[in-house]
Amino acid sequence: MSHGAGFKWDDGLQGAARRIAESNHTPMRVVAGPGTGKTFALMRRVARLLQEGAAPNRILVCTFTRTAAKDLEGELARLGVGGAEEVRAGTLHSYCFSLLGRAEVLEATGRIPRPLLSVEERFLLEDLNGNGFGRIRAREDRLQAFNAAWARLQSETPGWPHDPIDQVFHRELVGWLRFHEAMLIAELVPETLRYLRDNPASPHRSVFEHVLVDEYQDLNKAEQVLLDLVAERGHLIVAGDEDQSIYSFKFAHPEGIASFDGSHPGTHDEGLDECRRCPRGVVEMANTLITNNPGRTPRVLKPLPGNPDGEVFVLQWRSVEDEAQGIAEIVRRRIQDREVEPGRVLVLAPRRHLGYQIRDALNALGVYAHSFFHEEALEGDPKCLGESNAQQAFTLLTLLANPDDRVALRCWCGFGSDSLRSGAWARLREHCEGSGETPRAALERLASGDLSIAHTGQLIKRFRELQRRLAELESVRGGALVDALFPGGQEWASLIRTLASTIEGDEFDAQKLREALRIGITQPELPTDVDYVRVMSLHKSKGLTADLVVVLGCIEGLIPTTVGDTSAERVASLEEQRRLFYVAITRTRRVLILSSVTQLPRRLAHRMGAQVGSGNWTHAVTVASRFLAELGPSRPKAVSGTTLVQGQQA
DNA sequence: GGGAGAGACGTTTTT
DNA sequence: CGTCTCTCCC
Repeated sequence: MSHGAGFKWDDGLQGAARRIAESNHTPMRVVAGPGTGKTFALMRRVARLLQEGAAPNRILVCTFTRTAAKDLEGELARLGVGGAEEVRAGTLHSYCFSLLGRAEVLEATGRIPRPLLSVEERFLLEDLNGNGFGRIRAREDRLQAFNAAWARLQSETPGWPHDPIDQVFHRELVGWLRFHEAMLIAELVPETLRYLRDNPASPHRSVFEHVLVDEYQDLNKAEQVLLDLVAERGHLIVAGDEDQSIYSFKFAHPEGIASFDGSHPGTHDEGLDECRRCPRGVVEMANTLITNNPGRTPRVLKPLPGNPDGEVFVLQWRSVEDEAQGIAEIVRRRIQDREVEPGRVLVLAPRRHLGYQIRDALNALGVYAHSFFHEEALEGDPKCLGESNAQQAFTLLTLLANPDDRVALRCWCGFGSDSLRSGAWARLREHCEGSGETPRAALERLASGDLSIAHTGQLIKRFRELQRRLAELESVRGGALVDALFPGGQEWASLIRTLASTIEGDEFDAQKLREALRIGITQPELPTDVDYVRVMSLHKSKGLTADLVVVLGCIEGLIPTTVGDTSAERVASLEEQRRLFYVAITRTRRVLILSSVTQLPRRLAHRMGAQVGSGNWTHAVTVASRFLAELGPSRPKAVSGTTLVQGQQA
């Protein structure tokens, strides 16, 4: 798909897209609705810069999610313009990660950008006991509050944190992270920001001449301020859409795009409002839906005049099973009749239970479907030795790759104990901090009897086992290493084995295996070019396009799910859910199916958080999602899915 | 370090 | 209603 040699950046480009690509105004803001070609316009701008001779490595193109980043990379490659492959493109976090890993930065910050896996975070929280920090749940909340404060830059106000217990917690938290030579993901951006601020002469502050930011509404305050700093001596262009802001749980600051002109004097504005992707009917419904969000900047998405009306169905089923069977049958027929390709079908589910049902129903009908929920390859309880097999094997692999990895050492020593041996580990840590010895060296001396610390018997036992297993695996490589750590035929190992099977070559070492697995586990791929039906959450669909989109579970409590302790929080949560639904329905090019069930087993309804009305003892009647009504008069009437399938219309 | 019983809580999403 | 978490006890 790359352009021929004669390609020029403005070929076939007109209107706002052309102005976005050709303008050199800075700062610049592009407000663009779903499917309006904003990534396309940004990439044409990169093409222009390159064709005008800009240094590719001084152009930064970044976004928040990896799906979007991958999309950007793909578009860049398709430009076929010289130098495109040298343009710096990726997520903001990957930029921070590489900056913080540079030798001179490591030296200045004293922090090592070794991120904690969620399993490892459990050990951190277990170690932060006492001092009135509360139970594990309370400590999780406390940690989350720190994440929020970092994201919102509240951490920069003098005297922060205010609460005396939080002050101690913060000190203990940072102390733990420093000792274990690790970092929380939430620290990546604030640490980078702090480094750049503290080092005004650093070359990294003036490295970029052009900074292009996509999905700006998904960034939090700290990320937005970091970008200002990175672009301080260059051109900054941000693109986004406040109506597609769906990441408040990670403290996204969607007001940032609406108030960008206020915080960035002299902002030049451009807008893209013609939805090239969606059918006209869907555009109309999306517009009506989103006007229910008060306080948004009023804007109307325009349909592309040549686009079809589209097919929209609102279907109701009597049970989750009926829904799964029925939707699977509809999808199967459409595929069989060659109306749609499997890879162009997206099924979006607000709860994974619903997603799994439909995935299984599709597979049972011979339609290959794959689900993409946040699946933990490292599931299990670290307190039960038998349940934490995958975690332990991965920890062992980490130590094989780097025997000095302090977090992995900490975890290895704690597995299988109710307290994760936090008391014993604290004694060891105290010794290390007093003597300057590394935990590994101290454990080696403890194991050989050279050193003795009270109440560390279990720790030493675990460490001896580690030494034995590391010795066994020392020279094992490739497939044999995978087999030794993650044996075939074991259920707990199967997901990891699948990941390992994608590694190229067969002589890879522990480092390579660990890195591939780490990425596979923490950053699962969301493929765009596939030949099977994809089943996923509404969030994950952002940035994707399909010919047939099914949204399951359109009932109150699921869509929308409202949370919050105060009424203001619940209102904000409802508005975000509306944006999430807006994102979901604007994924389609042709067909949209909105599906719901009229009753649920009480237990399931309760587990999923569905709002229930009357019913009988075992089954409760559900309430149709308010968003269905908010789609306005052009929305077709709800019909019985079963009748539709039997009448073979859909 | 493991087991019994009481009490809390329930979802989704990212780096 | 079932699962997780915490406390208490041995």
